[in-house]
Amino acid sequence: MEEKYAFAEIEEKWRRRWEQDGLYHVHDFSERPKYYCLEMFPYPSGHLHMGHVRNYAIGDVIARFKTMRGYDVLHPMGWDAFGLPAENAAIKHGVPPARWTWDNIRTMRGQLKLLGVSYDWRREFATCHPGYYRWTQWLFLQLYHRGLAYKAKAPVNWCPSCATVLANEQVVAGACERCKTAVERRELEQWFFRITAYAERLLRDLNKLGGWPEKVKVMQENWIGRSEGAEISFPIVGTDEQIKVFTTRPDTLGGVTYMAIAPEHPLCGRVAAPEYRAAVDAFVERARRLSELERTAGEHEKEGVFTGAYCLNPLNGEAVPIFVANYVLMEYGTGCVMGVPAHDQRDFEYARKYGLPVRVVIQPEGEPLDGETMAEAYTGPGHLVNTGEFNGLPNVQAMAEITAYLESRGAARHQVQYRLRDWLISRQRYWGAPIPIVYCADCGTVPVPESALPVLLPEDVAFKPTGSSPLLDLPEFVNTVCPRCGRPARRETDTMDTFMCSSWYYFRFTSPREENAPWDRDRVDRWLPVDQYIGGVEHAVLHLLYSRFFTKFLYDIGLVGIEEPFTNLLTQGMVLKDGAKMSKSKGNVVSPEDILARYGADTTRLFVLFATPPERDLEWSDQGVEGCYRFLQRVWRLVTSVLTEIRDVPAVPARDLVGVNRSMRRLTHQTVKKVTVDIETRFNFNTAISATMELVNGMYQFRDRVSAVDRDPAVMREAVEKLLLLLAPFAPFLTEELWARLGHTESIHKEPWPEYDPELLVEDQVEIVVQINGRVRSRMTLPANISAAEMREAVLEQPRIRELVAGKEIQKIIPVPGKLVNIVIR
RNA sequence: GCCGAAGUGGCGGAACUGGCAGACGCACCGGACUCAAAAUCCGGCGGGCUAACCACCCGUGUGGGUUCGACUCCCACCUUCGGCACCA
Repeated sequence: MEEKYAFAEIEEKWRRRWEQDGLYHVHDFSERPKYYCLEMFPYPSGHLHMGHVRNYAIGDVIARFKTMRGYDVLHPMGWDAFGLPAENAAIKHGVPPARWTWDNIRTMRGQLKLLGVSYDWRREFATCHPGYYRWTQWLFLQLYHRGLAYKAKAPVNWCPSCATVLANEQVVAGACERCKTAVERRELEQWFFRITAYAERLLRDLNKLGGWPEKVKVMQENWIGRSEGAEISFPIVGTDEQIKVFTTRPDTLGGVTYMAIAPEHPLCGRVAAPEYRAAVDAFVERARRLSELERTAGEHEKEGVFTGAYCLNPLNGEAVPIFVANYVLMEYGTGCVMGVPAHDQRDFEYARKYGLPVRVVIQPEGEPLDGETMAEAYTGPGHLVNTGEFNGLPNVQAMAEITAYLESRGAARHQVQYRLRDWLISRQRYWGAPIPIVYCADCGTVPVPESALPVLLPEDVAFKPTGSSPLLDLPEFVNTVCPRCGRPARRETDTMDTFMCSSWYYFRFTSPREENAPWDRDRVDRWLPVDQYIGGVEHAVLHLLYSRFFTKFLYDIGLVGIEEPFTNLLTQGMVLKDGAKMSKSKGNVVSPEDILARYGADTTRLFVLFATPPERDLEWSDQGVEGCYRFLQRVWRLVTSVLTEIRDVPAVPARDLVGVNRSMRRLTHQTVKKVTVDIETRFNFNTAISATMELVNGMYQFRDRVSAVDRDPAVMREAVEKLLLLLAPFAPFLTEELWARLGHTESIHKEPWPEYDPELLVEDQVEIVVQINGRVRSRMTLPANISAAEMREAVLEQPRIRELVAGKEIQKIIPVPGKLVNIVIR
């Protein structure tokens, strides 16, 4: 009686065994080359979803493959454990966030173990543990001491639903990235990290990231948004003040016909002439009341009012009317723009609406532009006109010359402007790492000394449904003494953005229990940078940008020796069901628990890897899972059925085999090559798996269609062993079980990756295609090593071809050795 | 609007550097086994034409081009998805 593939018992057995033996423990120092394989660690939301399964299955194949390839592979897992859902659960169900979080971690850890991912669990940590966040706070202090963490009053993004502020990166199309609520603009005093100080390096070093997808680099490039131009000063008539503008087009300065300032600009209040004051105030009031969403979503009708004031164009001395206009953003540049209607589409629209002059200063080749009649702004190249001594210059040259001219008179300077803003890291929430700062009536803002870290987050707290942080009402937390003067002082009650916690976790995995420093330098030097990082593309400008910033900062202060944390990045696609992202609200969620219970880990892993290449979206298919399950059963039946036949033979067939034994060997070795290349060079696990399926199909034929006398058991043994080794990274449990049944006493996961013999790959006969005028007309089998000339001859002798060519003039014959011959006739 | 990616059977997807389009899997159809079913095994499976799985024709989003030969390269366009969105 055939024994069934009992995945549940097999998987449980090996899970225990591996854990007992510490099979996946990796040591920090050895002679072998290192490989750091990291998947983005999850937020412990409660249960693993299919996106996690896919992410971790991909990482595990890479880690296991590299291990078999002879590397020491660091493959750790942990928990991004601070965050809002824990707090919401506390408010809703009365469960303390810490308990909720730790419970979730326990569940999800169990699920990851079920999946059979080869983590070194000794290195696990959670960012909400004081042993970790102590160092998060410590890193905050390092930034603070170097002037890169600062508190400032600024207009910030406020999410009313989450009851906290958000960083720019966390606002998507005017709405909260987490909960999709429209964010509001508020003027608050908040903590920032000066990521803008690294803008240039973050941009420049994108070039070093050859192993990153172009898509992600472009997103970061756009996010940083570098533009080069000039800052130009326009003196305001009748005052000592100046209006500064940033422009990328100093060449169009002569075409300025008005000046526009943002409604939030402090100048609005000062500059307006008395008789215009009321109108200006009313306009400013109205513009400010618009929500961020209304102001930014979609193109808006451009509106503005005249202030009654004028400034002087530093190039030609003309008086230019000053407007307040709703399309000018306070946050970018200086909050003021010079209006050049002829050469900027926005200015053009505004000028037409308010009847302002349109003066052409850049004249393209061909038909001349006319400010009176043009239908849209001209933004292309040309020669200068209406610009005095600069007339006739090509505009690109004029940019530099006009800037230089003004610079010499103190009216301008060359300027590089970024779209990137500083990273707002304060959160008005409880479940995060407290910001280690104390406010003293006498000493002001005082950092907590490093020796006093961690500033512990109190866990015995009461939650209010308002969402306001319970820390505010906790005198024993808030009230403290000033570290500097010892007098009573008040603690900062805001906590840090959780993206801060995840900006350095990949260093911590190298030495997770280190108590005297955030990490052990030797270990960081040994393991970093991460060789392969795997996760969702949604972090393109969040986590991935922040982590790059952190790494550069840490490099600058000498704590790490690398400037970029992630050498290669793989952004995996989403898991879809019925064409849409799985979500509770759509009711199209497939739970990993169910699938694991029904089919086991090996099948689950195999399916998410086989369905599509990693970077593409994956459409869930129950039937596809079924198919993978069938395949593994097929492997099981095949191997168990030949076990007695091959048990006592070595897997080293003779070299001079012929016929079926030779073909079987060829297929085996071809498969080894294909799988190796598919994994190694492009992570195409789907085609790697399909190659093993073909091998299995071939092995079935070898078993069933070749009589036992003609079959060399060593050939079968070799095929079985190589098959199991090739499948080991994908289906670690099944292959381990069958490996043991073959009589091996060491784990298959300690075996080296199989080799192939190039000599065995060569076919002696190949089928070639015969084309006439590029269309397939015939096929024939020829010796593989035949020369081009011989091929020509052989083809022309073929009766069918002779027939087709008869009476035609042969113009040309193109032989492609080993593939085809194309005959061109007329 | 700008930037980026992708369009291949009924479906997921293959096709290395320009050389047999549709590997592998799913679904479906037929057969074997079975009292029957499931499972398993074997075979078929882009469309048209046809008595014919002889041959021929069409076929990788659309239209053009380069080439002996194009899913692959070039030009133009269409569609879908993702990112940014008054950034001066």
